[in-house]
Amino acid sequence: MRETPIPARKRVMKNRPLADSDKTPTIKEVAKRARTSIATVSYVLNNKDRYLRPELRERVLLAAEELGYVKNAMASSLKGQRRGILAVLVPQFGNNFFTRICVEVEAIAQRAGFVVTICNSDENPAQERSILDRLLAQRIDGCILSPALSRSETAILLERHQVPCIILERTLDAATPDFDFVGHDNFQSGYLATRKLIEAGHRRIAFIGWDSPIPNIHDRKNGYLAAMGDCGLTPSDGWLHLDELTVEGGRRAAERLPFSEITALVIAHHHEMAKGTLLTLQERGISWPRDLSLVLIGTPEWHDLLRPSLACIQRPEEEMGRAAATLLLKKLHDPRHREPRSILPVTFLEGGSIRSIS
Amino acid sequence: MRETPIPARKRVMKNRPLADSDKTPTIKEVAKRARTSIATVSYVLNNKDRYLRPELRERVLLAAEELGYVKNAMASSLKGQRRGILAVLVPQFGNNFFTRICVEVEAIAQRAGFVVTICNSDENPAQERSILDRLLAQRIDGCILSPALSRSETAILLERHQVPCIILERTLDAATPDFDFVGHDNFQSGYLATRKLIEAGHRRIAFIGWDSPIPNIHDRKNGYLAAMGDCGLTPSDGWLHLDELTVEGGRRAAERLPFSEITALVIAHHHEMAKGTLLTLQERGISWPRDLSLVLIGTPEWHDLLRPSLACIQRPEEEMGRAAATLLLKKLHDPRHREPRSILPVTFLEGGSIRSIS
DNA sequence: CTGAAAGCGCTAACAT
DNA sequence: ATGTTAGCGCTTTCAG
Repeated sequence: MRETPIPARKRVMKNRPLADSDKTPTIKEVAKRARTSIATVSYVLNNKDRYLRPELRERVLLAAEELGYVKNAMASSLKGQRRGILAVLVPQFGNNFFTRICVEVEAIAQRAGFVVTICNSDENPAQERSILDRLLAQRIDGCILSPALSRSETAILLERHQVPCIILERTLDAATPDFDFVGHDNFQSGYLATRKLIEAGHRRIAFIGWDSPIPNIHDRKNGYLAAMGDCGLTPSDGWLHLDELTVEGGRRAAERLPFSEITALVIAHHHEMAKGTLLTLQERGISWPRDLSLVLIGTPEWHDLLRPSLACIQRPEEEMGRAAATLLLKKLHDPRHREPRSILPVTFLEGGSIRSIS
Repeated sequence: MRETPIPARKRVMKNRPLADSDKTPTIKEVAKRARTSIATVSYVLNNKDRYLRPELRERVLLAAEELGYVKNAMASSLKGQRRGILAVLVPQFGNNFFTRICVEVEAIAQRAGFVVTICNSDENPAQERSILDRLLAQRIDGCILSPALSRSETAILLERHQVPCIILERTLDAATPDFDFVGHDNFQSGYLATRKLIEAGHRRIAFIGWDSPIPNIHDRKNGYLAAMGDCGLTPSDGWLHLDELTVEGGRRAAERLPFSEITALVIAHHHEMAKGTLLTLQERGISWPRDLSLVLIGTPEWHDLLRPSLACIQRPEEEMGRAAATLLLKKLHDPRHREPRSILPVTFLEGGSIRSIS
């Protein structure tokens, strides 16, 4: 921890201090103002089922109101209450796919009375680790983790510290004990994309994907290969390219495609990479679906704005977010709660980027 | 608070318990293992400049390491240490504009040793309020707030509870004391967009924008009007439409445009609304820049993927995020620190959507 | 040089 | 029906 130490907030006199005091009031001051004990205040504010004279209850509530009392969550959590914080740790904050998931998680967590800490490991295991230390220090109630690597120390540490944890989208390798998991069907997305092109009469289909360290990402490629195989097709050399998940990576992969041989292309990642590929196609004057039929895995904002629009494989981001959040909440109620790995299906979204050549 | 109470995490025996115990170890256990006092452990772990025998120091470090000790941030913060949590409260989590800002804030906060809680008020003041209560309960160290309404109770409460706070992008009304502020120049974005169209020879320029409750959003419209005025132009009735910030709103506004009269259009919001407008143009066979020249305020992912590409006003999201985060960190060090409102300039991004009719 | 102990604000068992 | 009090895990003053 080489960070600059930051002193605790100083208590400076302000124009409009809180109530009479200059600091945010504690249960003790509420008790004083209500002329009762702190225990009573605690009972009232937590709505415990201890019987109290309604009049007293009222007095406490009023005092709290007047002082602008806000319970100190860390003091309660020291006494074994929940912290009220859930964490989501994702590898690509800027990626729509994860953003959509986070939005849902946040919404559900909010309704359950939590705040959500969203952290970005930026595909960097070291950073993931250092974030984890902070999350553990915060004693978060639970975590949704989409790991940067398949051999994730992070997940193991969460388990070790008994923090309920859901693994999101990316699978850990076999050495890692099995965690609760919510993801989408990568294999099916590759399979379905390819299948739709085959159904439109294509035989010479290329594939551009991410050269990822995460094993189940490669299921998209496997889905592509399987769909080809099921129809007796074999990709030639140079039809399949894996590269970085960046605009540049998408460009490089596109540059390498043998356009004279192929009639169709599966673009397996919608983020920056797909953008690079499409820009390259545009710049080289290769238009879809005339020169090349396309299916994209993922639904970027622009999928239906491009002309012709893109045929896409839609992943259930919202549903994934809800599933992960709901499962996590269940585990908070009962840490032993387990559910089978939930691998959500994808759907095909029609678009104008497939030319039928049957 | 009608949320279901959730019990604190139960302590269940696990396959691989933490060290010898079944719970995450405390400073006390580290002290025991290092055969010293908790005070010494605290001094060592916080690297305070109390002199200790190197051997003792080593022993403590080793014990902590072996036990997998992680400091409990809430216990320390009870003793007046900083909390380690910053909050960002935005009104539209799904909007790229805010996402890009959040990414930067998160990155900077991370480097300073904080975790970031990102909350979405969804343009809903009541929700904003209930989130605020939770953030106050967490005793967050600081907050970056982009309020859902211009008369923001939220900001006032933060001030009242002496939480350092930066207002982001949206201005509060005059009744609210002046807060530290980071935003972009809405007026200039409207002005520049319009100006560029005028320079290309356009005179009959329409404007589509958001019918927002936030005052400074309307500066975009004012910029448009000023640019027109400066060139002796007056928008006719029906050239200016404000509507909801949704795909539907963008469609409705577009439907109302008098296409036979106008030659150019400023689309003042890049989010869903712009998408609605563009979809409507496409569906009605109005192509840019042939039938209509376009300038868009904002740079959605797709601005350079569309053909022709869109001319845009680029807002400095990354810079805004960095500015807000940096300013907030400064205020943590010195709560009295003030800086003049920082209103960052926008830039024009060339695109193929402007036809020169000079 | 190091340790004991007083609290930070809260909850809940244990008095009364 | 309500109040007293013992901690939760930590930091820091004060005493050895």
